[in-house]
Amino acid sequence: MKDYLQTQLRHVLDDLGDVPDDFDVSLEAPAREEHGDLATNTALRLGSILEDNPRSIAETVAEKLRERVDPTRIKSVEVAGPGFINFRFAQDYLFEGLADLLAEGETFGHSDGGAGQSALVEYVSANPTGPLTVGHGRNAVLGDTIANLLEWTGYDVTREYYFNDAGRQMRVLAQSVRARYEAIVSEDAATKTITLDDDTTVEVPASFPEDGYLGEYIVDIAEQVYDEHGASLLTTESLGPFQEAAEAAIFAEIEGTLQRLNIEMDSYANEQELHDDGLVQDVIDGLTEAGLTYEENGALWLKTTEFGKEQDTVLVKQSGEPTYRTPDIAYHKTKFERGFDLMIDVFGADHHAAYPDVLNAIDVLGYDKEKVNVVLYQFVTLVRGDEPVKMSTRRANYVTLDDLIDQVGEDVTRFFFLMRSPDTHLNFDLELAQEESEKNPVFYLQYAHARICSVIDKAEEVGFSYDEDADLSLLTHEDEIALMKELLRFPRALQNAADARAPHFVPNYLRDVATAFSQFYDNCQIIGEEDDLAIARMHLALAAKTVLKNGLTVLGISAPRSM
RNA sequence: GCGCUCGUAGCUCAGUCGGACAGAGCAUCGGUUUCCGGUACCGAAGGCCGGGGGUUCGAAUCCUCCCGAGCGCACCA
Repeated sequence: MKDYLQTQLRHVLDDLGDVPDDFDVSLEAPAREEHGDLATNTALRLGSILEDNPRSIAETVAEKLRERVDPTRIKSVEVAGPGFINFRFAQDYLFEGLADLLAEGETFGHSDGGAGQSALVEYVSANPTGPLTVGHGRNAVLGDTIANLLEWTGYDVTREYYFNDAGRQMRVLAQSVRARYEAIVSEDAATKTITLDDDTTVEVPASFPEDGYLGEYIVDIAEQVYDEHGASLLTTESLGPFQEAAEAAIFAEIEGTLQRLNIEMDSYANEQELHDDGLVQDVIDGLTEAGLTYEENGALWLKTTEFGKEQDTVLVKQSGEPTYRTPDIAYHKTKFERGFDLMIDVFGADHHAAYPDVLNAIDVLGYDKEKVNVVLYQFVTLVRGDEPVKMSTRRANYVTLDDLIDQVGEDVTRFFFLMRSPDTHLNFDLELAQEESEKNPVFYLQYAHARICSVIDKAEEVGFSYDEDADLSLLTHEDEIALMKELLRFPRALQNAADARAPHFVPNYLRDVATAFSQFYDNCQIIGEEDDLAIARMHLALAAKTVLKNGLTVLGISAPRSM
């Protein structure tokens, strides 16, 4: 409908003459009911261009539009206020839309803006050094939902998890496991005391690395290693078996956590392969050929000052080991070489200083960095009552994503992370989430869905059934009209959310749907009305159920038949 | 010091391309049930959109300065 009006409007403006060809014809849904179903500010904006009174331009344009427009689609074209042109839909248009919605069923909401294009969404990407934290949860759920949204708008989507398994972090992890293992093998081994950031101290084996991982899970992994190998690893120098055991155990746990949230990756990419395949070296060579590197103090630097940064950045350390940035660039290069049309990275706010380097390097290496889209989200602050909860992967006292899911459930976890803009800091009060989870908006949506299921079941019990020839034109009550309009906005809502990479549009929209349904439900009976009307209303209820179900599906949240 | 994000009702937050009187949930107060799920619905109250200046017919939205919060500014990831 929007497209249709845009086209008609464009034709009228062409006839008018003097309107620049690149003039952007925009239509929007007005905030207020009395301003119609769609409105355009065209005349207002033409006022200064044509040096004429906006109001009289609007009158002229509206007059011409009335002659052009199909009356079975548009009921009225009116000029209002300082020069807005307001459109009102013909009711037949709504009835046709409703019939289409019902016919489409569980695919209603799909659009084809991304058809024929492939997208790679990279998310989670936590290094396997410990269980996923609440912060990772926001990343995971955002990325997964953006991937869903892109699928619904026609993209062929690949979900990918990238991790660094070649650097210092994993080495420290392996050393931590080894130290615990050694303590298991020889029970009277020496210990030492480590002082943490918050001045508390902890007793660890003497060989434990200074910045080692203190979580209990490290001890568990060490015990597994011991069960498998006995004391035989004590004599080997290699950290390999310890790193492998740790990586496997931790990854298994991470995958389990993701599965609980309905998240399944299509592929995993890791840093080690980039080294093995020589791709990291290729990047270093490429950047050097471009004249953007130099050596100093035994390290290789990237001239990030040429991109407007205050200082240059190290690509390869004195030790000969690349910083994480270098394989990151190589990784992004592989994304381009796999031919994706769109690449989305989901990062926490702490990465915002680093990714421009990657994009600039990609640009220098001859790729179109505009195809990479970074979604940055602000941190999750976890509080328990008034007590802030620390989230350090090192320390043992952080709350894991699994803990959170245990406490509030999968649906609430996903919904909570999705209902707010990625740009805002998320205050997650565990106490509140547990005690008052009944008040969480997700229950409002699920309740509306369950209620519809129940109503439809009841209608079927008394003999009504789905009939594609149902006379939908009987739906003329204001709450029926309002609900239909709300439901038909669904594909557009998904498209907007996908385009803006803004999953939170969807929960907001679904709340409006649930409210519109509840109002309809309150004022329009089904059972007890005359058959034709009852059947028409049953179809409208079914349509509302479809939209709620599809919307919740996009969010990765269940739509229960009963609660 | 520099950069990024944010500042909207008592609280948590929406506000899509700059549009018409600034929106929702929670909390507070009041009302609604002979009827399909009351975990619902309706209403009231609550605002200098952090502050100043600017652009515009029109600014919560864009520009600029200031104030405040979070996060960065590593040969850690």
